[in-house]
Amino acid sequence: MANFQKGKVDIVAVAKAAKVSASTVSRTFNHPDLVNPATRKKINRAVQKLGYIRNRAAQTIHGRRSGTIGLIVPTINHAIFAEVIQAFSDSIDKAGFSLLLASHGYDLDREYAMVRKLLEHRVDGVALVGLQHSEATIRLIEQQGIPALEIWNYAETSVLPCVGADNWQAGHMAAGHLLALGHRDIGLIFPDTTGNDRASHRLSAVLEALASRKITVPDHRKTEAPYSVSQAKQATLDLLARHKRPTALLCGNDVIAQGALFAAQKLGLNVPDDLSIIGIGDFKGSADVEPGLTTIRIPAEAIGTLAGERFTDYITSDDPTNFRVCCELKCIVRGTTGEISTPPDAP
Amino acid sequence: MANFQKGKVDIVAVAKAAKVSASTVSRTFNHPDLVNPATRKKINRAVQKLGYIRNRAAQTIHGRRSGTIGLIVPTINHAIFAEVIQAFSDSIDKAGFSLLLASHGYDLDREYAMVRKLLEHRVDGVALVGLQHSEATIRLIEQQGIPALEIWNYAETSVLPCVGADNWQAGHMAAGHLLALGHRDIGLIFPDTTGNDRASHRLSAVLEALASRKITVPDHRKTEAPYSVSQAKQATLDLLARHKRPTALLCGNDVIAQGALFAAQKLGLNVPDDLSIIGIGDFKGSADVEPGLTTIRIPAEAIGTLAGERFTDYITSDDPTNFRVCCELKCIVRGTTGEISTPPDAP
DNA sequence: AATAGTATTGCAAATGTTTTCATAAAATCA
DNA sequence: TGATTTTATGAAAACATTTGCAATACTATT
Repeated sequence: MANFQKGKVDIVAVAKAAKVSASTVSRTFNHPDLVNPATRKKINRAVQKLGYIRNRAAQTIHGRRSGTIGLIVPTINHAIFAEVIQAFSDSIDKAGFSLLLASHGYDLDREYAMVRKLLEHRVDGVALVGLQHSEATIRLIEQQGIPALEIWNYAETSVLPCVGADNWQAGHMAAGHLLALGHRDIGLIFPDTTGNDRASHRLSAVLEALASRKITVPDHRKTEAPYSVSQAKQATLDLLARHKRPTALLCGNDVIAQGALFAAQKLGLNVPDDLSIIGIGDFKGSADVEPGLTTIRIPAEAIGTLAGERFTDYITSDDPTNFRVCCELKCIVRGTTGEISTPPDAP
Repeated sequence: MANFQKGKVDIVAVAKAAKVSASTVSRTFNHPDLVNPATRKKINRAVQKLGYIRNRAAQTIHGRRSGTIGLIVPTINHAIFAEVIQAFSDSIDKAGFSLLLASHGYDLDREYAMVRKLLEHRVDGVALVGLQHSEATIRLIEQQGIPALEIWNYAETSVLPCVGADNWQAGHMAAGHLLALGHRDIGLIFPDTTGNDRASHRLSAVLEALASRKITVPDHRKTEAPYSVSQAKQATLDLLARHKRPTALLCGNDVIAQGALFAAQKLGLNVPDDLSIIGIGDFKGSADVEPGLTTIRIPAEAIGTLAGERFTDYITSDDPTNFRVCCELKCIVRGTTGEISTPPDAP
């Protein structure tokens, strides 16, 4: 009803309606303690009546914070990241920030472009997924002196603050679980590791763990599959068709592992008796497949939440101090892995 | 290297470095044709050297567009919406816009708060999921005169422009498919429909379709389950345990249907011979379960892409004209539905 | 009652752009 | 060559805020 003045409701319109100066209105928002409660009430009434909404763009240009944080992910459309995004979003929202979201499709040049784009919007900080970025990106961040965060991965040596899990350890744990069950003949299904440090850390850890038991994985036991259930299913069918099948499959993540499971079921194999399968991630749904998927849990929600909290603290702090948070992994044993029937190294 | 001047690189610094006026620099960005190519080159060199990045906040305050679009979804952490968000994000990115994302957890009051928050950032438009919003939200949008869009659902009567699918029709198609296969004893598993017009439209369409064949669904054939595979699985187990089981299950969406499928498998039922299951949505993964899930495909990606395109057009157009786009549904028959063995109305 | 604080408010400058208007230089035309 | 149009640039105002400083009014202290 009271929407005359449509486009023209700024702080001075409010001031006029409340019969005070613009400064006082501004103060009511930013330093309420400095203004008389009675005046404050008058102003709030005027704000209500006119339907005034603060203009953060105008504050931003004043050196004040913009109240936005940028998050750049490889892809949104993935259980893996959707969960982190949600948690991060909720977390920064609590601290009064809004989320500017962008994705780059695993292309580090596009990541650079996205950082630039977000900087144009004067985000108060930018969070990136993973530890691998183009040199230009890092240079840009340093040059602009903008708070930045690496999320999802953890490494002691990270160039920026980071909150995440140690993917090397994840790979190590997965391999360790299979080895402990007696498996020696293990197939590996991983995504392409270029520009994807998560996958590459996991894979090298697995190979290392196996090597330390003097196990080498021949090429016909390795295959590549993207993060897609159906494509992983197909890749698994190919792998299993090729040779005498391994006793276990170690998959780069749970999406691939699910594909592998469906492939095994299609071939009429009994999981885990004929074939053990382990994933990494513990995505939503991994607990629900039949049998439940054994996996290494990466606490996506915890990472997102923690990252949001620590990052907003960092941004709003007067003298920000660097930080690195390593989130705990856990081996979740469900139904897709079992002891090998006749361990090859039995006496 | 050339990063002296850190915080202080604005348009006039560039102007000084290039020995021109600030106006000329501004023009180089916004109306390049109005400035001499030689000067343009000088300016670009200065931009490079100083690492200047345009300040969109400053443009925004000038009445220029902010270059951001707000998207408010019930939840990010869901195959359902992740796909739309991704497509929408990509689509508006192509038109030069950035995405401000917020979620409200199916709480319409929080949705209102989010719209307000985005308006503070002076988004150029705001897109909402669904057709059901609080009155305050609609009033706010109208009062502020901000371009708005309803996404995901379609209805001829929508108060705002919309791009989406007709959920009533989706429910109708799902019921139609089961009826065509001869099913008459059908169990329903739907989420809570309050504040969720998608679910409620689907459900009422199903009931209507059944009623038109003189079929009523008794209460013990209906159950509620949230959008979670594991909880749906549990709910299905309960439903199937209670009475003689129905010949088919119609689920509010694919997540629920997957839970139902796992439950059936756990009970040792043969799907589709003992029990047919149909979902709605056709999410990623629905094709991959064993057997593949029969479902009504809602083209999430197409909706997101189309919505992005139409909305940015709308926003950048001089005289925007309202629009409504209805995306096609399709019944995807896979392995979880089959003809009933002895149709009850057989001669 | 005079003084010293303190609480409250307004004025005006500053923020980083864009755009209108004016001006100067160059190009075109007669 | 002079008049006229076109092209290129700069000066300054405008945008919606915040904030330092100054002014005023009020309160407490002696």
